[in-house]
Amino acid sequence: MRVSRSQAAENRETVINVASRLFRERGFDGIGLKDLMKGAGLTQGAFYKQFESKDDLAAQASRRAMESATQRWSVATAAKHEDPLEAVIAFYLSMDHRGEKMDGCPIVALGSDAARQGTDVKASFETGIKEHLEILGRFIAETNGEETEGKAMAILSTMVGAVLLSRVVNDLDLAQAFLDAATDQVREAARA
Amino acid sequence: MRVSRSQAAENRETVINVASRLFRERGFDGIGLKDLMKGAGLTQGAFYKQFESKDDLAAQASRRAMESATQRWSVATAAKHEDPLEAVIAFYLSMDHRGEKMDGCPIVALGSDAARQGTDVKASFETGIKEHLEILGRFIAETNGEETEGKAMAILSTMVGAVLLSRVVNDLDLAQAFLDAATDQVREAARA
DNA sequence: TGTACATCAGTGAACGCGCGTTCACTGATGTAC
DNA sequence: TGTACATCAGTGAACGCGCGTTCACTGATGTAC
Repeated sequence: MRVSRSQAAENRETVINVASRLFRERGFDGIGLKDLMKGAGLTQGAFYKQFESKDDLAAQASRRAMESATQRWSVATAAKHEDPLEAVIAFYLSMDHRGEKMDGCPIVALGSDAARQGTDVKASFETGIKEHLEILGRFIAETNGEETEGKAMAILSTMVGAVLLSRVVNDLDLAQAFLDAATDQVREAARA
Repeated sequence: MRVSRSQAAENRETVINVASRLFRERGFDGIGLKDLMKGAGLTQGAFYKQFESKDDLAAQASRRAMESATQRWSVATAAKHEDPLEAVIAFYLSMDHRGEKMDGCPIVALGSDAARQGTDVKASFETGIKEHLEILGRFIAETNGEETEGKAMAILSTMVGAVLLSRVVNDLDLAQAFLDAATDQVREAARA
């Protein structure tokens, strides 16, 4: 049956939010539209009233995931830490974040998958990555005062790589060691 | 029809080699057993005479992929460069490697997928990662002389993250910038 | 404000398809004598 | 060395299943008067 325009818009947002989490947890190919829609309290038939295709949803969900990641970084700024970079390090390079596949960084959770997707998904990631770099750049400027562009890219690379590596190994000590080594390197790079 | 023991062993190796490349190109879920076996010149029915399951092959293929990556790093040592770390940087942090999904680093190509796989696949990655760290440690020791363990982890994180980020964006200039920024950071970290 | 009708978000069944896995069969290989 | 037979890698069809996508239908919403 028909549903009010605002309810339909709300449903659409719910589907995108659910997808942004389930894609991160299981990969773009790891979850079907039926379960995705069920997660939003709807049935699969409604899907094509809201989205062009699964690829379309993948692009929307990737954007949403990156937006929520950006917000998390921004929130870290407002937190008690006087040094915002330390606040980002504290959550991003933690074993908690390693375990948070559903709500954690989409670049780590979906990066390898995204590299195989089309232009739209990559565009969603690209926009989010640029925002991450801007935020990081501001943090570094506070610590350092100069040459933030390349530093921000290097630091983001180190953080993303460390969490990815920490998730790919069984050995929890090795996982922790990657996070610790990245923490040291990021601090040093931001200072230099 | 039956085939000689050595021929069967050879076929098995071919399947693992083909899988190590096709999984990297398309993801564990992106290629079916039929196409995988066809790539090795066999039919799907033969699969279960050689492997327990697709997951079993995923673990074998991950090991093979990591082994071939390790070998590539070792070969870089033997090359003309007097500084082996520079040789690794020259191929790993290049736009060529960014485009080489099938033959490139399995951590970048399959890391996000591997994080969702079982213990066996992760064990394959873990072994390969430890070998990478040993090789890197030796290279850093030649440049530096000390404190190689954490540095090797930080440098591997930076390199893996940079190539992953470079593959996830459409903008080739941004992709290049990630590789360049990582190159600078890795050089600096190895020297320090 | 009230009535008549068009719109369309959501339902649930159906579509063809490819998936991972199983199986009866084939016939060359490997073994026993 | 030669013969008889058991083994088993590979074939190709079949299994049930879930996938992405389509569609006829429903009935509340939104619009026109």
